[in-house]
Amino acid sequence: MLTITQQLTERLGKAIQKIQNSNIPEDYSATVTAATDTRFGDYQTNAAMALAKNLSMPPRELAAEIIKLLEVEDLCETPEIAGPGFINFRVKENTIVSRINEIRKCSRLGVENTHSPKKILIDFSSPNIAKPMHIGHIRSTIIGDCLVRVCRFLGHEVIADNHIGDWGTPIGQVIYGWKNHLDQEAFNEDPIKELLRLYQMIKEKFESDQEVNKACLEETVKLQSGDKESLELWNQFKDITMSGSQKIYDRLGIMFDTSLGESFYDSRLGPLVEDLLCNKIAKESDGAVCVFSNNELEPKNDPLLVKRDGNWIPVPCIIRKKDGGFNYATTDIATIDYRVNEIEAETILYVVDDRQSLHFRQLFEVARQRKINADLKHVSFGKILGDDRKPFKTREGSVPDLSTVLQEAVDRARKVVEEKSNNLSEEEKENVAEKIGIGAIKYAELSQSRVSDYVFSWDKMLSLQGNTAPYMINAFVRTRSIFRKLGNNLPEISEELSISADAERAIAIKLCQYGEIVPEILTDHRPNILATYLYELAQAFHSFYEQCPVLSTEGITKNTRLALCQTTSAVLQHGLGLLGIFPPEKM
RNA sequence: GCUCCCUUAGCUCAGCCGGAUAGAGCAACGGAUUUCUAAUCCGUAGGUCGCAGGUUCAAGUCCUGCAGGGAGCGCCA
Repeated sequence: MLTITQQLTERLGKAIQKIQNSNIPEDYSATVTAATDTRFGDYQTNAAMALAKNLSMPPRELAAEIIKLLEVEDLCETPEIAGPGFINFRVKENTIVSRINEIRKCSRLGVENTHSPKKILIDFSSPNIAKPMHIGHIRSTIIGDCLVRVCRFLGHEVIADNHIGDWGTPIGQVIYGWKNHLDQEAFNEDPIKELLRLYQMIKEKFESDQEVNKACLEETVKLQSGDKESLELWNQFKDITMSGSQKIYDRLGIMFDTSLGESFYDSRLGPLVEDLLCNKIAKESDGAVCVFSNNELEPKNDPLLVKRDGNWIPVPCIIRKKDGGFNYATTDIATIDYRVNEIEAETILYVVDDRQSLHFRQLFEVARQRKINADLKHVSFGKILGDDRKPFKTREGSVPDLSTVLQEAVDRARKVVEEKSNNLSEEEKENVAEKIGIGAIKYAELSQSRVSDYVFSWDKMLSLQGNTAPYMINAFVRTRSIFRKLGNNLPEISEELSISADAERAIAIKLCQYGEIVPEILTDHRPNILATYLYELAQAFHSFYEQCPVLSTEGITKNTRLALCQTTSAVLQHGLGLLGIFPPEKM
C-alpha cells in the first residue's frame, strides 16, 4: 500500500528515466512533496528546476518535457507548470477515495512498518535517588516515552530504559546527612522531602566544608565496597524515591522495560578501566586514568581537544579519579558495553538535556576509538523557562516538583471543565480533567521543537484555541459525539464516497498523509512533526464540522461524511496515542 | 579565553533534504450559535526572518564574520 507521495514519486522517477540523458546525476532521486500551499494543488515537485542546469534547459521547458513523459492520468489531473518551474499535481477524486478506503480497512491507518527494523534502546527520564522528580525531568520523560511509542509502532524492537542515578557521591552525601542531621519526625511525615532536605544541606557543606567533604566521600567508598549498613540505607532511599517516581509514571501512563541504575554497572567499572589501559585506549595522567584524543579527527571536531591561546590542548575523558573512584563517564562507557554486548542494541538514544552535549560527544568518541558497533545518538533538548525567560521556578523560587505540576494541570483543567461541561457527571468531570490536564502537559512538551528552550505557560497549554491538547481533544470528542448520537443506528459505511465540498477534500487529503508523516518523526527524533500534523488535521476537521452537517444529510453525502469522521477519529486517537495522550469520549 | 546551542509579527511558537507571495495561536478589530458540543468556525490587521558578506537559477534554511542571549569547558553527575 503506497502513499500518494510514494506513487507520484515513483511515476516521476520513471518519467525522468525516459529522458535518457547522461547529464542527469546517477544519484539523483526526484521527490514529490505535499504542496506548500493548497492554492498550488495537492502535491508538487521541483525536479525540473533541480535538473535544469544539468540538462542546460530552461526549467519551465524541462517541466513541460517531464509532464509529457509523466503517466499519471489515473492518479491526478494533468500536472501544471507554475512559478519558476514547479510541477503541481492535483489529485483526482478517485485517488483520494481509494486511499481513504485503504486507510479505513487498515489497522495501521496507512502507516507502513519500517523496512529496516532495529533493536533500539532508549535511555530517558533518569530520576536520582533521594530527589523527587521535578520539572527538569519532564522533557526527557515525555519525549523519551513518545519516541518509544513511535519506534515500536514503526516495527522496531524497543527497550525503554530508565537509567536511574542511584550511585556515586550524592548517595554518600545523603548517607552522611542521614547519620548526622536526620529529623526523624519530618522523615516519618514525608520521607522523600526529608531526604531532599538532607541532600541539599550536605551538598552545600560539601563544597565549603573540608571535613564534610571527606566524610561524604568516605561514606561513598563504604557503600561501594559493600558495607552492610550502607547498603541497607541505600536500599531504603531507593525504595522511597522509586515509589514516588512510580506514582508519577503511573499517572503519565509511562512504562519502562528495564530500570537498571548506575549501581548495576558498578562491578564492571574496575575491569573496564583495566581493559582500556591494556588496549592503550586509556592511560595514566596526573594519577588519574584518562582517554585522550588519538588525533584521528580534525581538532575542531574532536571533543577531547580544546583550543587555548591558539593551541589545541587535550581535554581528556577521565575514567578513574586520582583517588581511585570512578565517575559518570566510566559508568556510561560500561553501560554502552552492556547495552551493545548483552542487550544487543543496535541503536542507543539518549534523551538528555543539551547541557550534557560535550559529555556525550566525549562518550561517543571513546566508543568510536573502541570501535563499538552501534549507532549512538544524543537526543538533546533545551530548558523550560518561566515568564521572565529565566529557568522555570515556583513562586517561592524553588524548582517545581513534578507531582505538584501534574496536579496543578489537572486542577486547572477541572476548573475549565466545571465552567464548560456541566452536562457531565462528577465522575466524568474528574476523568475528563485528568485526561485534559495530563494531556496538556504532554502536548505542550511534544508540540515544541525539542532543541530550543520554551516558556512554560499554564494559560497557553490549557487554552481552548491554538495548538493545544484541549483543542485536539475537542476535535476527537466532536467525532465521537456524532457516532454517539447515531447509537445503534450506525449505518454500514460503504466504500462509495463522493468528495466534493472543499472542506471534505481538505480533510481527506490530510488523512491520506498520516502514513507519510509518522516515519518522518524518526529522521531527527522530533515528535513536534507529528503534533503539527495532528493540529492541521484537527483544524481541518473543526472547519469541516462547521461547514458540513453529517447526520442531517442522506445517501452518498452522509456515507462520505461518516467515513471521513470515522477515519479522522481513528487517526486523531492513534496519533495522540503515539504522543502518549489518551483523549476522553466526552468533554 | 575556547566550544556548542539559540535569535522569525507586540507576545508565544511552526517552518523537514535550500524552492513559489515566510505560516499558526494569543492579544486587537469585525462577523457566525433555535448546533452533529461556540472548548468551535469565518474574516481584517500585523514581518528588513539579529546584522553584514558569500555560495546558488533560488537562502529564514547552507558557508564565513560580527552582535545579543543561554549553556558547557581534567578528576560533580
